[in-house]
Amino acid sequence: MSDPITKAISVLREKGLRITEQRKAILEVLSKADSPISAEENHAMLVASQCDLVTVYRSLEQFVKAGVVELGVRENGTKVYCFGHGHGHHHHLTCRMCGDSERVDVCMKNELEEIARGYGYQEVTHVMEVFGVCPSCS
Amino acid sequence: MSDPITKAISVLREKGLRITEQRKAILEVLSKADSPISAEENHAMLVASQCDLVTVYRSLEQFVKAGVVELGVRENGTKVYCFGHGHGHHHHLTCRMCGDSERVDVCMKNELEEIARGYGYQEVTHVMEVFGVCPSCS
DNA sequence: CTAGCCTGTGCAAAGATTTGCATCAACAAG
DNA sequence: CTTGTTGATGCAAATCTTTGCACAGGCTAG
Ligand SMILES: [Mn+2]
Ligand SMILES: [Mn+2]
Ligand SMILES: [Zn+2]
Ligand SMILES: [Zn+2]
Repeated sequence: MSDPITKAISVLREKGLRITEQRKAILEVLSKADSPISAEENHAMLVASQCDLVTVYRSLEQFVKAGVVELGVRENGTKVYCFGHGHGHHHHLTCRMCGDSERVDVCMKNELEEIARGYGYQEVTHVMEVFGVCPSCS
Repeated sequence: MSDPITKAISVLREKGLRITEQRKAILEVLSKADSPISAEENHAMLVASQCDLVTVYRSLEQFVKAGVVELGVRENGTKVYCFGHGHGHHHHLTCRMCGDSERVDVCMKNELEEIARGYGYQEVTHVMEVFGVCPSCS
């Protein structure tokens, strides 16, 4: 029940999204990764599940919209995905050499929404990523 | 002298980069834009200067590395570029409908570097972008 | 369980961005 | 001004990501 996949599936169902073999496989891969991964990387790790790369791109996008998966960005712009692991919205500190990453919980959500409201903006979201070179790669 | 293009050019020279007609044209376009623009958009605004799109991509990347241009990201992952306008590092609040943007000076640079150092990371950088729907587009 | 609706999928094509390589030209030295 | 070095450019191709469309299959109603 607290298994991230099971939880994700029930949320997807609640939101009216369909549960397919492909989506289950994609979530499976995501749950095994220990750092955020890209759509291509996810697809490469799908073993028997032969699922089209396009489907991986589209499914991950859906998962983010449904709030069951968190979206990040690599320094080169590549989008990466990971489970929220119960914490929901968060950020990452990613090594630009090896891709390893640490969770960063500091966030300016409130200040940013305040500023945005000041300019009359609505439906405010934000993306933040921190990059560096990890101890192993130094 | 305080003209952003002139200033950019002298910095590029200092850093050993060459000043070409193409680069001057790209900077020119950048100085006229009132929001951050992508490489493709920059290329589309180059008028007589017939310069290859690849050159725009590569030049903008160089400008960022040299610190004369600031890099941002749109919500869909597209990289966008703008002059620092004398303020250096900063962020943007961008309308996801029309692309208009406001400058955001709030920044967690110090906290983030502190956290990163805590994990033993070096050469720390970060990207942050805020998105919403502007008053005109609501 | 079955039928039907409508989302999700695969394939193909378009679009965006990066990379490789031969040639060109900025600029420093003489 | 002439020359040589080396970074910058353009073209072509590879790579990555999105989009269009017809068909397949999950899910709900009966
Ligand atoms: Mn945040
Ligand atoms: Mn900042
Ligand atoms: Zn590393
Ligand atoms: Zn707008």
